[in-house]
Amino acid sequence: MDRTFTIIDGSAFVHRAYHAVRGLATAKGLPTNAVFAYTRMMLALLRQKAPEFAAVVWDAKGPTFRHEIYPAYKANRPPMEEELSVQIPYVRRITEALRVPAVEVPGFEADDLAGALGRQAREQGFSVIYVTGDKDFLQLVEPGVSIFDPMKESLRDYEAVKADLGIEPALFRDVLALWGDSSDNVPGVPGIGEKTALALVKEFGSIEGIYENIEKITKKKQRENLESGRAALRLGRRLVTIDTQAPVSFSPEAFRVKPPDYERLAPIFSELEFTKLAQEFAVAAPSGPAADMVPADYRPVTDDVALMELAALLSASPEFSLDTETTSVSPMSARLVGLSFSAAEGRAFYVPVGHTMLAAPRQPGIERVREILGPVLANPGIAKVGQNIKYDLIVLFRHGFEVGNVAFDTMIASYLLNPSLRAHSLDKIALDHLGHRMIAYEEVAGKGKAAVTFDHVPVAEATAYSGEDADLTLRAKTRLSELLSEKGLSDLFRDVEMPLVSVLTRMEMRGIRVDREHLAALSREFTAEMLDVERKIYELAGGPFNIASPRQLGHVLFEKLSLPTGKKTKKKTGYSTDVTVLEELAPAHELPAQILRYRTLAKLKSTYADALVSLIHPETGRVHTSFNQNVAATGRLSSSDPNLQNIPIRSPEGKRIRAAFVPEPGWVLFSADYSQIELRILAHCAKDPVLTDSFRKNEDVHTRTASEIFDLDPAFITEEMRRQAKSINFGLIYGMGPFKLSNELGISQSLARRYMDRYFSTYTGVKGFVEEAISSARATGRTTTLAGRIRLIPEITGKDRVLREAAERIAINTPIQGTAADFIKIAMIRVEKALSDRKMRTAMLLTVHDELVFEGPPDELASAKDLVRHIMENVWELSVPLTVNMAEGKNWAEAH
DNA sequence: GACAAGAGATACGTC
DNA sequence: GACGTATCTCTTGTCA
Repeated sequence: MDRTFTIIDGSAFVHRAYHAVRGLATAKGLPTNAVFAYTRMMLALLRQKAPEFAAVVWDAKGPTFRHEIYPAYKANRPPMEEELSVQIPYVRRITEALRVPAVEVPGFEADDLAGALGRQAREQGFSVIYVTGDKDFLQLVEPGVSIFDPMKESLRDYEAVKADLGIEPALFRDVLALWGDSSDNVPGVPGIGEKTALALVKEFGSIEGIYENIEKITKKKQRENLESGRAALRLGRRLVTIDTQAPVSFSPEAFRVKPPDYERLAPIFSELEFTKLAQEFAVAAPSGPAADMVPADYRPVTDDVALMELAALLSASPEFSLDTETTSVSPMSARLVGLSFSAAEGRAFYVPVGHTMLAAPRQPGIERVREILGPVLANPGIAKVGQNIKYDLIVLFRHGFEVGNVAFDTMIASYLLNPSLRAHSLDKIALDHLGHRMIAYEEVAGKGKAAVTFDHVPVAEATAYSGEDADLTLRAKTRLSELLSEKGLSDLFRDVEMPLVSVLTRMEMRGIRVDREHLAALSREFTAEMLDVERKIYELAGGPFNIASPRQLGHVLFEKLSLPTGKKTKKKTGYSTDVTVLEELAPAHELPAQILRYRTLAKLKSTYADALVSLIHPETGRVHTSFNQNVAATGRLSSSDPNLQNIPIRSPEGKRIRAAFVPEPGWVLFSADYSQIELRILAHCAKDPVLTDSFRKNEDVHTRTASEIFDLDPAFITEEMRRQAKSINFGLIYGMGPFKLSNELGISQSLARRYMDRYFSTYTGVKGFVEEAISSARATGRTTTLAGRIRLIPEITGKDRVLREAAERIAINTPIQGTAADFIKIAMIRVEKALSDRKMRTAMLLTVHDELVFEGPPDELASAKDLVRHIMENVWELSVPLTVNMAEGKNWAEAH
């Protein structure tokens, strides 16, 4: 195995840091700039590169051999400033506490010690990395020796340095000698700087080569200077040459890096007021076995034998948890870095496959992992447990693994138990259900600019982190499984949510094709009109301003133009400029209408046209949304990156966005949507005679509602009346009160209340349903859907009136919306199975709450549509029929 | 002391 | 009622 020795040029780094970073000091005035920068660099280095063998080299006080041969050496360098010298003891203490071996030898500079150690390490078969920003070190680079600049974070090996310099790195000492170094008082040749020195060495091979060919130097002055500087140059080269024979000796064991000494570091950091570091090291220190009963045993699996042992162990288990580590949060572009498994509490295995460290760790090749573990993963007899396992399934599939029997997702279990929670992360589950605080991802990979992708995390840390994930996932499964059955959620979990995971996995991987050119053309068109509208706006406003800034817009409308102010914004920070306000202002001034037009265009361009193009996957040429199964409190799915559930449809321009979604060439896109699914569910649950009758007769439900509340024959119902009735119907589903309804319809609150009263006097079943929904929620603290999904609403018995009334609306809305979600989920599972059983090529692409979108070859169209319709309409036995509308076309706009 | 990242506010697209 | 995303703007954190 290739071993690497890392040599850190401590002295140079501290000096550079001291001059680069200014102004840090403790409250007492102790300067800390250099020690802080040094500490950060060391921590970053230890975290990111995790060197197994390392040394920090330091300059010693006092003269060196260079002073002996050249008394003027470093003569014009001022003594170390006190501000820096007071920091040196801390630097040393921190280095000791980090337990990185330090080397210092009187009479020798850090460079020489580094060079001598590096030479010996090479001789013992090590690779060497010099961590330094000092260009002098370039002369030491050879095959197997690299330079890492911690400030630039650039690692250059022999080939890279040679390519950069254009000469053998070893010859760089000649360049340095020619160039000279004013800070060290190394003479050099007058008139020759970096460029010329390099060019000369490149041309003649060395200083000797230059003198052998001195007649070829055409520039007279340059030749004179070279000739007169010959003696100085010989001296200069001795000064700049790193002495690889310095008296130090390298042995691997003496330079093995040990884990940091937290107990020593924390107080030093506190003293220096490195608050964050002090905290970090206080909590990072091993805290003893108190928190967890089972001591954890997490092991890396780095060779074939261990891999086969793992396969045997997993094969003999009825279930195991798995987790993947990758380079990205997006499963369609993530590269697999490692896999972890746990089949027993407290025990986990980590299989590294894609770590790309400085010192490449030992890893079994991914092909071997596929061969040995692949069959275990695919084995349908073994239940697989995961946290957000859809992610792992996609990554694994893309890396050639199939996973059979996906039985338990802890994230989804947590969601079903309480769908209102914002987070269902493993960290939170472990904390809430097992009282275990997990290693944060940031602790292993860093954050912000210092963050690295997981492939740069050392295998040891990755094992601890990933092993914990697998272990805790399995432990959480045990607990969550009990809770699911206690709450009566096991059936929904096993029969709906878990089968849905695989369905969504397939849909996400397939993606949907979008017409890039079409979107680009739309974007250009929108831009052109925006420029035009923008010009008009500035004219009307009497000068330019940022139209996208509500604040600046408010200033223009209400102060500059003194238009009548409408409502305030929610946080009362200014006057609102939203659609309703601007629409109201439209008759008074031309500007508001132009603003609205501008906003429409800006929204379509940035949120849809441009964003969609940017999300086209480079390899598949399709857009792969994420369907989130653990977000919406009602049980609905949501979609993100991009959100394909809010693609415009209402406006003509919006439809043109929708038209960019197209099927495979030669195929057809078709969509199936439930007609009035929520009102039908309401009719069923409320056992409302009028509503039920309406649906059984297949009437236009909104016209019927209008006819009921306005007490008119349906023949006399106008478009406007129907629109109002529709708002009431929807308002009801959304649990809208008279206030919201009056806003929606633009009528007074009292009129809105009258409408609602009329509604309830006709739809008595609905009235009873609303009352019952609220009272049973009050009694149980939750609402329930037909498939048994629950949502906790403890606020319904709370004191806060606003919260309580909100909870009442939830109690009305969620059983309806949630039941609709149950239905579409069940339909999706059945449709997917039916298509696959029949080996059809037609594929489900999207789900938009009450709609499913498919693409398929034309010859399958008729049978696919029949199949989908039959499944959707028969998904649940209701007292009213469920009906599905279908449409097809060459894009999503047509398929509607 | 400049720049970047994060957070809150506002607005708006869908069902 | 349920979502997700873009932009602005202010605050906080980070880096040289």
